[in-house]
Amino acid sequence: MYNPEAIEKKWQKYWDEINLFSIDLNDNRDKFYCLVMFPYPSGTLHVGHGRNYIIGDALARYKILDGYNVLSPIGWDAFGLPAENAAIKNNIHPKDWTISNIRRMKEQLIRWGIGYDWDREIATCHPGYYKWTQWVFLVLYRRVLAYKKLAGVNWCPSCATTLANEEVIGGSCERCDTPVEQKNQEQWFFKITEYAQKLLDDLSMLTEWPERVKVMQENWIGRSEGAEIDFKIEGTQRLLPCFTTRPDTIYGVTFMALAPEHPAIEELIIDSPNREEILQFINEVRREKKISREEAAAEKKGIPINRNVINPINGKAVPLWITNYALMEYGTGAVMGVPAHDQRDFEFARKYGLPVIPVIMPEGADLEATSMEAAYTDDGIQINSGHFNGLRNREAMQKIVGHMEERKVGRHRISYKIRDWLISRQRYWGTPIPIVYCGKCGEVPVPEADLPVMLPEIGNFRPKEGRSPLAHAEAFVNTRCPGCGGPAKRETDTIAQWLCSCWYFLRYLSPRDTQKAFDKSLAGRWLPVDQYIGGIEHAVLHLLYSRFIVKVLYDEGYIPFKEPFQALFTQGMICKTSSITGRLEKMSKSKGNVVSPDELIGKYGADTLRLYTLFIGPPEKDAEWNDRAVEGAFRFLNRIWRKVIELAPNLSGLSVELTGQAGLSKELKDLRRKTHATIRDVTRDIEGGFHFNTAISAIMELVNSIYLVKLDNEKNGLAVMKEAVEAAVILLSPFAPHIAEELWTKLGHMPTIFRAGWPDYDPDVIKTDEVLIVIQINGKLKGKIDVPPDLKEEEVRARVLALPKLMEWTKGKAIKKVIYVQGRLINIVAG
RNA sequence: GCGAGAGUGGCGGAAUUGGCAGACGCACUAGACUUAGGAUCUAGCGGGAAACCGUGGGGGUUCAACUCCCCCCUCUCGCACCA
Repeated sequence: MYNPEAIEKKWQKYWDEINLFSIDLNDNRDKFYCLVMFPYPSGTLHVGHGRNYIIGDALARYKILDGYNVLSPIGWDAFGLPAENAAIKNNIHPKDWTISNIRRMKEQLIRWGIGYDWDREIATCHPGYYKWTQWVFLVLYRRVLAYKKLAGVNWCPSCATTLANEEVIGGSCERCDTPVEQKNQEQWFFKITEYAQKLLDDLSMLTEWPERVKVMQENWIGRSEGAEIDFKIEGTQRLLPCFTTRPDTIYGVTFMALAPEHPAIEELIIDSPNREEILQFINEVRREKKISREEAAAEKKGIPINRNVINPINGKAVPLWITNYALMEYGTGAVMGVPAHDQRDFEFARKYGLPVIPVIMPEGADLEATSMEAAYTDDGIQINSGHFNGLRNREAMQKIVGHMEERKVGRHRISYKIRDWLISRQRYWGTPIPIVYCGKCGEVPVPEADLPVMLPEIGNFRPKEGRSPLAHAEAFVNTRCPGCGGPAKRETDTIAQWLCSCWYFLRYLSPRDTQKAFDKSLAGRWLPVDQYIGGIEHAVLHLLYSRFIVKVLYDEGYIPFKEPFQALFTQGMICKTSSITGRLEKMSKSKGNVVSPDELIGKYGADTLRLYTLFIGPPEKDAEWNDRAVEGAFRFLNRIWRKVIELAPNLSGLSVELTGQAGLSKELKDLRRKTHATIRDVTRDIEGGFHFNTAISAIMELVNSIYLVKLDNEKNGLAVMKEAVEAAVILLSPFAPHIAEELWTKLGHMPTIFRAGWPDYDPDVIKTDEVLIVIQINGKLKGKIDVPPDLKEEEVRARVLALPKLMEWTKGKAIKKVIYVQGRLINIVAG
């Protein structure tokens, strides 16, 4: 009787005792760094979370079996808001909340049979860890990649903190979905923009990353190439630079559009007769933007401000407008309006009766300004463009920019959408920013020797008036200047938790090192991570930030690699119909659709949970949890259990060498063939893209085949059976390790199965002595025959054409053509 | 609008990349074993009486198309007035 509860505890304890996952980094076998995104200790894990760890564990165990020295570490992304919010709500310390969650979740992981090197466990909220997060901050500070500035920033009123642009999803807070407000505040930034081009270029190194993650990062970086062109405000010396990707259309400029937030506006309208009207328009646009970005985007609106700008290429004056579609966040906040060749400008110009001047003609067609119904945005030949007329626009583009560069009125420019990364948070539960402010020395970094700047114990975690709770901790705030020794005040904001996870994969290599953040030579040997596994939700956030920090560390000479993660796998979400929304939703407490792993394990065991999670579907795709199908996984484990227990007395201790297929009955040959083909298929499925679902179905097929063989006690039969059963058990072991380990010992082996080696298959055994040839008439399946695999084409043709049924199939039609595909199929074309 | 991915039985999903569509599992049906079956084993299970028809729809290439090409529809995700 298969009793998972009894065996699972036993083997978990055993693996721990033999240090199956505790490794020596200096072992000279091939290394494999298998990393799952470490969890935020939010309470308990549900089966949806489990997918990540189960995939990672299956892979780690497979690699261990295959002889690699596998590093599979785990830790806790333990700083962050939920702890603090829970602390405020329940009146406990965020640290206590976090630690008790870690304890619970660790128990869960162990109960699932997930193997980690627990000696390397880290928690980012531990001073021994965040000391080095502060060190990373100081590395950036030293390179002037960390700086403080007053800026308009995203503010989440519910989280009571500022957010990075990457944390704002569709205008709302990534964490709590509250609409984000704009606020002017002094904040710390990391100059990720300085690495925009490198981050973009090196995406091409990431050949083992999902395309969509790379595309998302590419979009986010948002590079566009063009020119910055200086328009002069008529009657002044003041320049109004604008960015365009289409300098070839500069002769078609008929107006200039300014973002309502453009800093030049105030001065420009100071003595404007319709100043009030303009201010009203600006306020209106701002209000609309606040309500809904999309709605604000629906209709183009603008107001002229009775000023002109001079087009530097031809000296022509065009009117200046404030519009709702020019964005301050992109380019320079000023847009040259070319209605003939930009659809937005076109709509705007038609609405307000502004002129349309075509300057690029499609080849073999004609553009008529008055009759155009849409902008022409494709390539063509320059017209109305002074001495650039007649050139292809792509060529003219280069020449026009060159011409402007010579005359210093414009220049080639690359614009990026990505902004600098706002990293300061006005909350308590995070890494203190290691900076002090001195009346004499100004902003001073805390010297490395003085790290860590300890997060103080405080009584009240509630943030007040947009300031960190640390601002009220006098003993923390008041300090001495590391420079002059005079009185100074500490920075009271903390660092966004994202920074903690930007370098944790380095820390696993030397987690208790008190001298340095990480060991350069170990990092050089063990990184990049061979396989990183995690959720798609980190496509831009964690994965972009980590790439950035690694590049900085590389440039500083701390590490010899430019990219942290060689291969990335993003697993799909596990969903279930929510009783609250009535729809299929990602499992979450708030949707009331979580399945508790503890209950399931109590009923079926961890192996069933693991097997089902891997069998549920292609791991990169979302999947719907199905309680019924879980029983199927349990049934299968029972099935293999019963068969092995039944056979074990006859198989254990048996030693018969099988060489080739000679002397075996057809039934036994078939089973041997199946055994070896299954080894091949399972190996291929794991290696070739984590197809655990098909790997498991292949094992199920093998077990089905085992069931069909009727065994007498003939030696060969036992030997073939032993080979089949042992293969099934080993192949199953990465997925359902406890039952596999137990059955392995029942088959007379010493534990552990994970040192038994991944089986090889013999291609000769897989070869069949008969191949099935499909017979088609005009491409339609009509029949099948078995032939020897090496039978010559003419002979196969002859046999097929001699079939009595052929007449019936062809219905007396003449045979025009016969196509033979070696060992597969014969198609007779008749008509 | 741009980009990425997807659409196959009642359901989840397979198909070595152009060569038997529906592996494996769930659900369902029948038989066996049983005092019993919601356990287990065995078998069946796309539609159709059959010829045949069937992989979102329509064209095409090919001896042969889930797979390749063109057009269209639907869904998911990401970006989006990005100048």
